[in-house]
Parts: sequence; C-alpha cells; structure tokens
Amino acid sequence: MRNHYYAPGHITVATNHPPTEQKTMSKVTFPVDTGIFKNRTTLKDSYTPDTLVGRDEELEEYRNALLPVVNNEEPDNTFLYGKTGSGKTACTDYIGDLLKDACERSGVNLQFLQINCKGPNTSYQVITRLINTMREANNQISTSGYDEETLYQTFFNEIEERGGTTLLVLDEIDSIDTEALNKLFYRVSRARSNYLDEAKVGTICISGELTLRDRLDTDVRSTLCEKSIEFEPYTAPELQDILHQRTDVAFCEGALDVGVIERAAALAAQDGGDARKALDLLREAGDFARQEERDEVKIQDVERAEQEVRSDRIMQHIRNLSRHERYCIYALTTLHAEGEERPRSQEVYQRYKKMVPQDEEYSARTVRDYLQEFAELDITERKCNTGGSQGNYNTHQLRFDEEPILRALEETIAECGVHRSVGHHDFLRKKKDL
DNA sequence: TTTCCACAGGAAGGTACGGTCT
DNA sequence: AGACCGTACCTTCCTGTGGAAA
Repeated sequence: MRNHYYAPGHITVATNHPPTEQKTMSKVTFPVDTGIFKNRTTLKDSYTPDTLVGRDEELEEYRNALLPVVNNEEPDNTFLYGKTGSGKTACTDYIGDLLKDACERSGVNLQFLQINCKGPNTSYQVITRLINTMREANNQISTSGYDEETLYQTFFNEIEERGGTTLLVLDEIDSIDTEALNKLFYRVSRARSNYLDEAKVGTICISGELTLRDRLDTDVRSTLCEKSIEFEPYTAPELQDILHQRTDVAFCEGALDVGVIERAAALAAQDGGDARKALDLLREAGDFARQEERDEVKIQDVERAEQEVRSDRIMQHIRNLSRHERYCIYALTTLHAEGEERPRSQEVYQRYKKMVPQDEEYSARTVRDYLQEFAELDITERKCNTGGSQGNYNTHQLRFDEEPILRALEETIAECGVHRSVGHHDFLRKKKDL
C-alpha cells in the first residue's frame, strides 16, 4: 500500500521498497562506460556540427542578409523568428563562424557581440550586460545605480573606440518587456546619428515569439526588421536526420536499440519540432543506460527521459518561486488532494489565507498574478470560465502529481506548521491509497 | 432593458533596497 | 552623507465581462 501524508513537515513519499530496519554500509562505485557514449558532448546545446541539417534555405537567406558586413558596408538589421529548438541559435553560431572567417580574409574589423536576453528584462539590464560582455572580468559595471543615458553613451563610446563593424546578437529577445524593447531599439537605431562617427552597428534579433514585431512601435519596427528570416519547426523526418547526424559521433556502434531515434524524434516533433529537446532526450536516455551499466539504450529509456526532463524542469521552477508563491502552490495542492480538481482563484486565495500569518498575507490581486504565472510556467492549467451566476472566473488544475510537488515544497510545508502552530488542519489530512 | 454581482486584469503609484555619483 | 537611479514587489483603483435578477 502506498501512503501519502499531507502534514506540515511530514511527508511520506510513496515507495515500493519496505523500510529497512538496519543501516547498511553504502558502497558507491563509478562504473566505466559500458560502450554507450563515444562523445557525449556532441549531444549538448553548445556543440555546433560541421553541417546543419534541413536549414539550407534559412542559411542562404542568413548569408545574404550579412553580405554587406563582409564588404565593409553598413549591416542590415536581421530578425530571426521561430519556435524553440528550430535552429535559430545553431544557425547563428554556424553563420557567425563563417562570417568571422570571411571578414578576417577581407580585412574587415568585426566584433560579434552575443548575449542571451533571458534574465535581463529591461533596457537598462540589457545594456549593462552588453557592456560587461565587451569588458574584462575585472572591469565590469554594476547592474544598478547609473543613469541610463550614461550607460548608452558608455556602450557606444566603447564600440566607437573598437571601430569597424559590431554585430549585436540578441538571443531570446522576446523575453524583454515591450516598453524596454522599444527603448532599446530606439537608441540602437539612432546610434549612427547620435553616438557614432566611424563605427558601424547592426543587430541580429532572435525571437521565439512569432508576433514580437506587433509589440514594436512602427518607427522601431521599420528599422529593426529590415531582413526577416522565419524558421519553421522541424518535422519528425528532419529531426530523425539531425539525430542520426549527432548519434553517429555521440554514441558507440550498436549502442542504440531499433526505434530509439524514431521515438525521440516523434516525442520532440509532438512538442513543436524542438531539436534541442530531441537531443536532450537521447542524452538523458544514454545516461540511464550507462548508470544501469547496460550496453544498449532502449525505447523505454527515451520515454523515461521525457518524463524526467519535464518533471525536473517544473520542480526547479517551483523551488525558485518566492515564499508566498510557494504558499499558493501548496494551497492549490491541498485543494487538489481533497478532490477539488479545478478550484477557482477565490478558493485558492481563501486556502492561502489560512496558511500564512495574518499580518503577512497578500491581496487577492497579487495571488491572481501568482496563479497566472503558474500557468505560464506550465505548473498548472488555467481555464477561463464564462457563465454561472458569478460571471467570469478562472479555474486552476495542477499539471503534475501531488507527490513530487510536495517534495519540492518541503520547506514551505514545514513553515506552514510553524505559523499556524497546528498540525491538523482539515486540509492537511491523510490521503489514502493514491 | 437595466442593474447587480463576482471576478479578471490593466494602470498607476508606494515602498524598500542595492547601487552610483557628487 | 545624501541625492539620485533602476528594480522588485506589492496595493489600490478602476474598467470590462457576462450571467442572473429585477
């Protein structure tokens, strides 16, 4: 029988192993690779292969867009868009290497300044990150305290000092909020007239959000999107080609069972044609086989990897939430445990209020924002309901079993026990035979 | 048809905080 | 030291929505 307890500071995790009475001496050893991986690194995101599969047209367009750079002309601003794992960043790395070689041969002074905009979500943070990317580790600037105009001045001064052409590659640009995006590009598009004399600047924007252009002011849009290249999601056969290319160098001969590549490609194709995910699945599946000292990766390993990758990502999100956000998730989890499959925002809020000390509780408005964030992180599924006697309302359903979520919330659950000084709320009750 | 109700969510503003500049 | 800057995180206010009730 599997028992789950929803009690503060006391979670019994389901297990199929009976508890051992006596402590045994642990003996950990490192098994030598049993013939799975030849070069595991080639399955990682950071690896750029010699040739890119299924992206000939995009590479051709990309090359044409950057031709002015090799000829020492003012670069066009280039905008790449397509879903996650559709090869935008891989193509940029690939074409970037070719471009650097070509510029070296033709004597063009090229700086390739690449940052990921996930993390910095304001114009200010992006500009400080760009400055710090250009600078040595011992000469970095702080991420607050300066006047923004001063930072732009500093940034373009450094570009002017370097001379030649600077290409700003802004990956995951869609994670920056609209106002900041417009501010940033307004400055960049006017760099030539306001800040620079000799140096040339161009931007390459990489976006996963297909409608990002709609968020931009019209004058910014016309300068930013001079050349647009769309990356379609990979199809299952294209993903198979990519996996074959990588597995040839990554895995030992005969390490993959029949159908492993096809399964990984199919799972990634279902998830929006994400090549990165397909590679992650194979790497993880290979890890399972190696950990268990087997010499062959099975289809089941790929399926297990799919579960683990998804679950690990969500648990990491939960652990990174603020204290009150975790209270909210816990409130939702307890409602779920009581059989409330889809509680309304208001119900979650009432439960949340029971859990936090009265002088610390946040407003319903804030909790609604939290619930929206959970849906965006894929922790919950949110449904807008119209109708009923109370007009519009939202309902929230956990996308995962309670058990791993409770494990991720262990500290929060313990805190609840302290604040409420009881261990027997009606909602924290034993739930049998899940 | 109008009013009421409960809710969602955008906008504006307050406060605390960590940082730089003078 | 104090003014100033930007950010994070919150609250309050307000408008919009849509079914129920008058």
